[in-house]
Amino acid sequence: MELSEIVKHAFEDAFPGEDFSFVRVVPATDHKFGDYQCNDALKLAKRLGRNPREVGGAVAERLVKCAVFEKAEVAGPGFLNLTVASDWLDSCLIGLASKPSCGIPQVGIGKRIVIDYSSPNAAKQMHIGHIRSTVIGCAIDRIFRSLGYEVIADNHLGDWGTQFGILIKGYRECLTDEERKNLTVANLEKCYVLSAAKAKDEDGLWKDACRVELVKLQQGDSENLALWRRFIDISIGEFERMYRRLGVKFDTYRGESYYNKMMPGVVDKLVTAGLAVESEGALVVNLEEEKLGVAIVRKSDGGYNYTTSDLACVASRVAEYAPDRIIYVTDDRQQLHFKQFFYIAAKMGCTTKLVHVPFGLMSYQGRAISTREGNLIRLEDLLNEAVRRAGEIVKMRADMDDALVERLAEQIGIGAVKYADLSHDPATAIDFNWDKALALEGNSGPYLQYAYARVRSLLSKAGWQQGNVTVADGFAAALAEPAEKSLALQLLKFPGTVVRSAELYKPSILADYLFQTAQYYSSFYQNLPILRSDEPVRGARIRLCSLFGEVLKTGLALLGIETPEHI
RNA sequence: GGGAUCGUAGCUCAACUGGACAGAGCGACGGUUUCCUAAACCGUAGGUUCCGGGUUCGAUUCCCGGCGGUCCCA
Repeated sequence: MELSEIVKHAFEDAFPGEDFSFVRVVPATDHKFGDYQCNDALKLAKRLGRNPREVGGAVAERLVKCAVFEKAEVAGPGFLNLTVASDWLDSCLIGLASKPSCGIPQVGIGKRIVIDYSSPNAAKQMHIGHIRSTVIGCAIDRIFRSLGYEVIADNHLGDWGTQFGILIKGYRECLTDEERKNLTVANLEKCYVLSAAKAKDEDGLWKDACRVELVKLQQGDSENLALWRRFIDISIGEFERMYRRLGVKFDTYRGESYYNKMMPGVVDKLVTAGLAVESEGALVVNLEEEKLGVAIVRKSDGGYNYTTSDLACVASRVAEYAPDRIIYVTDDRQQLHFKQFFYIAAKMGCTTKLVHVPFGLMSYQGRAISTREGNLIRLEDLLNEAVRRAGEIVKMRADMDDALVERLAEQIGIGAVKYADLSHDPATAIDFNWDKALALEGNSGPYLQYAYARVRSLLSKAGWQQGNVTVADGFAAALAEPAEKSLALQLLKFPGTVVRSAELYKPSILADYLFQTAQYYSSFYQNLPILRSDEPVRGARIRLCSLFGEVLKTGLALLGIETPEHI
């Protein structure tokens, strides 16, 4: 039985007739207080108008009689400090070790989630500003899958709009034959910049020509459509190269263009429902009463806005997948937009839970990242530099053949970049900094990978292989020292941490937990003998190491960070 | 002008949704390798949690009012 349940029963026994759904047991904030604590006697005392220490005392009295607790006492104003019996702890650890995926509860079985993330603009190279949506989205994706949810990862590419008129015109007139033949995203970007610059010319001829190309494309002109298709394919090809390096995989690439033909229908429905009204030639949904301003659904020139396209997108996803939830991972500038469109979607009868996970925009040198600011760092350059730096250190440490060095450097460098982002709460804005993004020491990806490699090395020296020693032999002999007991208690928190991380859409909670866990392990490893200790302590400590390794590997996999067996 | 969001050690960030003495990393200072991988470990220094009120046994957390940064809308 869960600890919270046991304590809840004690409350019920001591104070019959009250509601105790609020009672919960949490890990002790400090090990000197015991293993776990419960602060809810204070809440109950307030409700009953009684002395909190007396209330706590009545509960503690019942808890000490229970075999689970070695100690249960009231401290301070009325905290319940709980120390669990080592038998009980041992059985929890055995339970954790014998469950698949380190005991992550399968709460999502039978539920489906669509998650929309990364979503770069086609015909542009990915840059460091794309890391956050991609990496945070990927982690949330993996976390929900681990909980048993069926997840559809969709990349909502920016693949439609005025830029394609500029691109098509530029493609025809700003590129050499050679460039047209070996078309790359870099070339597309270049031709866009040249063409856009010409469109700003005063006579406006170029600009008009771009518009003509755009209209032809929108009307389905086969030549322009084929060009557009080619631009998109080349873009996706290049994005996928990045995604492969980052360990990101999408189930679908449905860009804005996919929903294009559904827009008029959406607008019709909004008008029929009486939500959208004419205003200065445009069609708008007035949300002033909800303090959400005004959402334009069709501009005065007849073009559609994101609100319309996102409404079409929701309708399409609901019809196709009937998901329980749709999660959008975008930067926090779009918060108003999401509030508007969620509100309208609900008004239109959408009952699917829509969630926006906003993250702080990444800046560089204190300014927003953009071509105009001239502070754009290509994602590929960042990854290459990360791998280069990791490679230098790998080479210094050991004699390995080049292929192995290269592979390790890739795993470590990319791990560093991903962890640097994931270890922050998504809500915080990040100002990009080479040294921080590529940190290899302290609270960093490589610290965790290193801890994993060390535990694997130790286990292999111990002759440990999966399944050759039964976990039923237990951990009881490895709970006496504070350093090992702390690690054991920390490992038991893993399933709950994954759940909380998912509930709050914050991979940072998991990242933080894994770092703390690795710190407990490093301290344990450094200060207590493992292989050199005597049985039965030796076996129990080895089992504890193995459990740590499994938790770390599982957790890092949820963050999309690889765990090399040897560094 | 309206709204969102953030403000915590020199720097970068945590703090399990209101709990005990606010914790980590980096940086600084000092210590630990004939010993299971030193990308590590151990220790020291560093705080009026932006300011002022309020709610309560208890506030970094919740409420109100300022100040400052960033962003969105008009």
